[in-house]
Amino acid sequence: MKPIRTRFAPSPTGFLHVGGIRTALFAWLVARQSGGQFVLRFEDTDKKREVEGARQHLIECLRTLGLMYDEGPDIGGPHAPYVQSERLESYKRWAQKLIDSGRAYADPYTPEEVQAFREQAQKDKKPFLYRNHRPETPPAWDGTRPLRFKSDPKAYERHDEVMGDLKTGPEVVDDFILIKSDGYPTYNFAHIIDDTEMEIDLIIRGQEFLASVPNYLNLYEALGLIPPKMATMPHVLGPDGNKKLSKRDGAKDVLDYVREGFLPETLLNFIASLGWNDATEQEVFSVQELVEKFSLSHVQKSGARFDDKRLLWMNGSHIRELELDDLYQRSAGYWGPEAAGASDDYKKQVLALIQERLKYLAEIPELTKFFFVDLPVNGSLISEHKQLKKVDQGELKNLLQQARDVLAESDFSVQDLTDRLNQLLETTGQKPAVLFSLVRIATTQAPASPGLAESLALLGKERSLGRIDQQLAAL
RNA sequence: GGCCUCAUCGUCUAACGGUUAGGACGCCAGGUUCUCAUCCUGGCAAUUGGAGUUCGAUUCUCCAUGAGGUCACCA
Repeated sequence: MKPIRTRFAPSPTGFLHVGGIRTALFAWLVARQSGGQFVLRFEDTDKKREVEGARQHLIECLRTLGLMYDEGPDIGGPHAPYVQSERLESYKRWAQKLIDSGRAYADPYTPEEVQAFREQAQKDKKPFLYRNHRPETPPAWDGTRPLRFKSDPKAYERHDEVMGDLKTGPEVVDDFILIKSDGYPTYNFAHIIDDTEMEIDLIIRGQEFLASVPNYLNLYEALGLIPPKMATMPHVLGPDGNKKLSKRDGAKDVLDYVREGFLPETLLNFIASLGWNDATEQEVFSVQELVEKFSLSHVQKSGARFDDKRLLWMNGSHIRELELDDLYQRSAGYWGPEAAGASDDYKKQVLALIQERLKYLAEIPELTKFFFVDLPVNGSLISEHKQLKKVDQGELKNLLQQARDVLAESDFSVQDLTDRLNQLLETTGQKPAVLFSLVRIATTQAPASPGLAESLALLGKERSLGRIDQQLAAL
């Protein structure tokens, strides 16, 4: 496989959501898989839309997810700078070539005049084409007016790595703006220059650019350049499935998911599987497997909806596959205040017990609280228990007292606890659903907890017996 | 409105033109000596509609319908 250079070129206008990440992920996967490079570039040519802190956020996002780029604004590279606003000289140079060859001209109209053309076209129910108003003798370009591309409309047949073979007629090619009156280039112009100069082999981007590609092809021709390969990603849709995922519709910052304790590898797996699969029945992929197995040719052409439930399941799945030490390291920062004084060793053992029921790290506190503090007796746990509520209080007290006596003899190893509790089952003739539930509730005061013997062993003898006494007193 | 793209269970998806249309999430029902979870078993659930090509269409063609994108001095 030939090394492929790809890029992710966001504009710093806000946080990165799932759709944006997916574009970045696929570009990263292709680069990694082929032994090529992944380039980060900021497209900041619209100063009005720029959002403070967005650059840092984008970088943090990619780093957190492990989508490390080989060249970029903050780390440099052979084609620096990787920020469009710092590459104006380049755009000017290429623009001049177009002017010299008669393929670019100054736009003589005011914005209002252009707007009037546009509205007229709309009224006539026709698409707006600037070139229908192309001036015969445009003024010399002095930098105060927009510079437009003089297009050479023609039909195109092209191949898209995801969408397949595409055809368009000449009617979609128009004289678009290359350089705005503020001196900054448009995306349409700048990205072509940058991708050329940065030797990008494959452009992966969202569907919103699909309709503009014929314009780009026309410009490549005018510049005498060979266009790179292109892959167009379908949009990730919001939960309603009717529009592309956007911040307004509640699309979350990807870092918010990380903060809630979704693992980076889950996020990558999930986002990749939104529109891609390897044609087998495998659902859960490690990052390494994604790198090995990813293929643009298996990317779905239609948009995909974001399903939180599936994400939750997948995260649990990845969590279960983690080594305990690894999981423990990642759990730092998620423990509740009640765990503050606990030793690493103890917390690690707690974690081992809840690993298989953990869906995301932020739920660690509620799942583990009773391992660290004695909770007050909660009578409803018994009164609403479907087995225990049928047994009268005296009998419960009697049973719990017997359990206490038996446990007092135990060394509190898991094995010994299991043996003694089983024995008690026989001597009392009780069902596990009654006896074990009773002891479990007494010692945890929680609606749910890990296995009884394991929990007791970890809590220890003193604490367990103390809690039983507390429950006995309340009965 | 023009142009472009897309269309399989509720959701994510699989199926050289030949399968009882498969898997996963979720949901439901069971099982794994207690709860929750894990794990296992089973169940419900889909080819947008209509023509055509073919011995045979989820698959190829056309039309319709629906959805999305685009027609910016935004990317």
